[in-house]
Amino acid sequence: MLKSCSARSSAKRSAILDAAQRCFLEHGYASTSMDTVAATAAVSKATIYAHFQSKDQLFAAIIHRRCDSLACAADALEVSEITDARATLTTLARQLMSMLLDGDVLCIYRMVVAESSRHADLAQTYFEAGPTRGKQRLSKTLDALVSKGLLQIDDTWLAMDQFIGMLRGEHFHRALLGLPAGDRTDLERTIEGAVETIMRAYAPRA
Amino acid sequence: MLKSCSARSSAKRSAILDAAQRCFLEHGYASTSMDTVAATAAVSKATIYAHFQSKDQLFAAIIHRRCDSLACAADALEVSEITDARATLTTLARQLMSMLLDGDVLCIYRMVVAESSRHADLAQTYFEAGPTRGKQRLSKTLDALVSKGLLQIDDTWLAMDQFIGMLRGEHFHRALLGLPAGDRTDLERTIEGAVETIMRAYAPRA
DNA sequence: CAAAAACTGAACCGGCTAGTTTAGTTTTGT
DNA sequence: ACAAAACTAAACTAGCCGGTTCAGTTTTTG
Repeated sequence: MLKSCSARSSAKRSAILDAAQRCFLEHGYASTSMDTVAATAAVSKATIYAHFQSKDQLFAAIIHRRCDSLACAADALEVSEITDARATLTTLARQLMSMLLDGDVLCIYRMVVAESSRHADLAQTYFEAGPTRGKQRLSKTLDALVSKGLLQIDDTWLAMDQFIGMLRGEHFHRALLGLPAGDRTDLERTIEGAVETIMRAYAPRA
Repeated sequence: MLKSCSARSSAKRSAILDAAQRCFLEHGYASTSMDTVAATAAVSKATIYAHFQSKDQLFAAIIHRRCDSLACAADALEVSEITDARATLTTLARQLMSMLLDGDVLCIYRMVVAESSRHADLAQTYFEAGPTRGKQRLSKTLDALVSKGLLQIDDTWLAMDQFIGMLRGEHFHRALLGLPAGDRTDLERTIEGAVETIMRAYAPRA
């Protein structure tokens, strides 16, 4: 089997990944030097290159790792009891919103966007681990609502896309660009609005 | 008045802006050197620095210029005859979609996102010239639909945000990350879906 | 035509960066 | 205890880039 070398070795590896992640998220890929990563990780630069072939591969390793946790977060999106469509959608919306507006999630998204032309494969990986997987997970909740007769939706994938799209709206847009965000009231109105619109558009016909 | 110096001077200035824009859009800000810009513009590097104080300011000049044209494009969004809500929304959606998915528009958006932490002011300028101005323009069309009794909307700004959000959805997302886009049928379904959802959610009560 | 303004091309500076090397130290496994 | 594996610190290579300078040329302007 591919043993993970010594305990020390893998500890250093983790330290490097942690440090690099922090540096990249804080200052971006291009603006982070390998010396900075080494210093932050309290590790010699030679050790970094013993673990990772290049800066690019270190970047890739971090994105992949973040994608794993993104996927986990996506899988965790769930509503325990489904008895009321409005309540379920609202819970879903709140979970999604706090996830979308999370600082680190925004940072990684920014980086993937910025580097997408140079790291097309990473963009693909990210997209599948994050948005796609999340949407799949959430679509199931919509399916559950449909099968209980609480909503009437032909294409739950499309509906989910619409729901997420409405939630992102201006808030996400501003956050992504680092502009001053609206207050909590504003955010709440966005959530309520999206829920209300979905409710009306997909209400079961009487 | 602030004369634009000699004709030659302003010609060179334009050449520099054009070349820099092409370089930046193609390879990104960080990956474009001033020597490359000079070579592309067929101009000496000293001339560039005679017109622009730094690479940053050259970048800013380009973004501002693009914002002007973005604003114009936003102002051009319009529906001539408003007699039918569905038709109006569909026209609007098609205009918006082709604008959002335009290659250059995507490129500039990617750059603004990438540089937003280092050029917060530019992000602000961009946001106001593009998304905000466009939304204002489009909200008016919604207002017109409301005043004709074709739709019933309390908050047209919110409704517009929702409409745009639904349109962006997966298509825009994939395009932004440079991933293979869905086909035209897919796109058409997104448009129809968004229109349909708005129609249902904001239909005038009988 | 002559002075002023604008441009050229190439050399140059200072600084930063990815990645390597080396010689020596610490840790690990047996 | 001892050899192999992992790590360190620091120097080093080689290259790129933003920005400046300068001596000389072209263009504009009056």
